[in-house]
Amino acid sequence: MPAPSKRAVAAGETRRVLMEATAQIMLEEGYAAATSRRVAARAGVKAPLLHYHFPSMDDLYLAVFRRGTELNLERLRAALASDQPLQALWEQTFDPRGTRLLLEFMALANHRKEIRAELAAAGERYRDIQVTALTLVMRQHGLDTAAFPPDAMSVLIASIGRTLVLESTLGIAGGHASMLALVERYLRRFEMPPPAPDPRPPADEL
Amino acid sequence: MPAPSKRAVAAGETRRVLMEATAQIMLEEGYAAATSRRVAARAGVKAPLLHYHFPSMDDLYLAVFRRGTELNLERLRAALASDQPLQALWEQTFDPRGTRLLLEFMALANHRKEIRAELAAAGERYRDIQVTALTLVMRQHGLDTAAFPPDAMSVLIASIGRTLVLESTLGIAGGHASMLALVERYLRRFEMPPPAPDPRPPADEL
DNA sequence: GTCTATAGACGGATAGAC
DNA sequence: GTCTATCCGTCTATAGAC
Repeated sequence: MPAPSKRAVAAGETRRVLMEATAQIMLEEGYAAATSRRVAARAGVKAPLLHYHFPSMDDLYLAVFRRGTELNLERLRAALASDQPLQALWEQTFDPRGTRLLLEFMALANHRKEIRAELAAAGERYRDIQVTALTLVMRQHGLDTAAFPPDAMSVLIASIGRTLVLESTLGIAGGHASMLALVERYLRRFEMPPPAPDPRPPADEL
Repeated sequence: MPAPSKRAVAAGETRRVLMEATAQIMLEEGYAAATSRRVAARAGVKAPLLHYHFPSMDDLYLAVFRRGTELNLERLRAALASDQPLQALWEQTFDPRGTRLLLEFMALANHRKEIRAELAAAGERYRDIQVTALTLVMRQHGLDTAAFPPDAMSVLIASIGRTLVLESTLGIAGGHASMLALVERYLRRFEMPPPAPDPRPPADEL
């Protein structure tokens, strides 16, 4: 394999920086603020260069989403292969960055069919993997997978994680402590945890 | 009380039409599409008239949100006062229109502090009312409110409802049928018969 | 690959007539 | 209350030099 040329390296680097800037702006100010000019400025380049790498803004958004999906799938597989799959799965689901980005992409998907299709495909793949792993874990613990189907449990975990993250971003806290305690009770019941790492980041002041 | 003048009637009517158009466009194409020109066109008026009634676009967005919140709170109170409070609560939570609008407002709140504060306040009020009602219902059915705190149950119901609606909007369906069946099983269990005096060891299995 | 310059569309908002 | 006309800003995207 020939070493990539300097140009190719620079191209890859610029692309990466542009994608990172986009995600960051989306998180801080919403997708509507991730304009070509502002993304370029944050990435330290001029706007036309952005269009050189990503002909349209949709191309950029899609690239950002795909990259994020890849990383998340890798993390998911690692989590499910760990010795505390449920705990690891929960921590990933409860991750603020991913959830908030997802919110932005869902809003974007509202008027961009291509992005919606991408979101749907990623969501289904994600769920499939979780269901496979959950089925295994639940059987190992002798849980009734007929009464509590693993696919429903996957929906449930995702639901709770997203809600807690999104609401606390807004500043809603009612019921969160109780809900979290309940989740942790079940995690502990199904999996004895190591020294509890604190999964809760401060989560305010966007 | 004096009859409102024709002007006042017309003013109220125009405001209403503008707010409806805004909500409709938000639902169909996302908040970014709800621009002054497009909202005015859909409402059948010219753009400057919009600014007469709502000096800034934020004023309009806030008015739309407040109106929606009022209607939802009325619906919630009616639901909780019905003879099937859990069922009614679930149906409202599972309502697509409200949930999708909420998504748009959450995205909007990402870069508008005023809207975020409004969302947070409405969310907390909403939850408080639910918790009060849930506490009552659960006690009537002899459920263990220490093991399953009503405020956590409120978070849980909202979480599941929102996820099912948002995911199916995107076209994600995996696990939804199972999740829905599970929810309905619990609704039926808690709301079928009136309080039975014999104490049974219920539902410690999730 | 990266830049300057600029075209062309659309946005929020105001002035002022009716 | 509602309109026409208009200012001025920002946006996406392209042309063409380096």
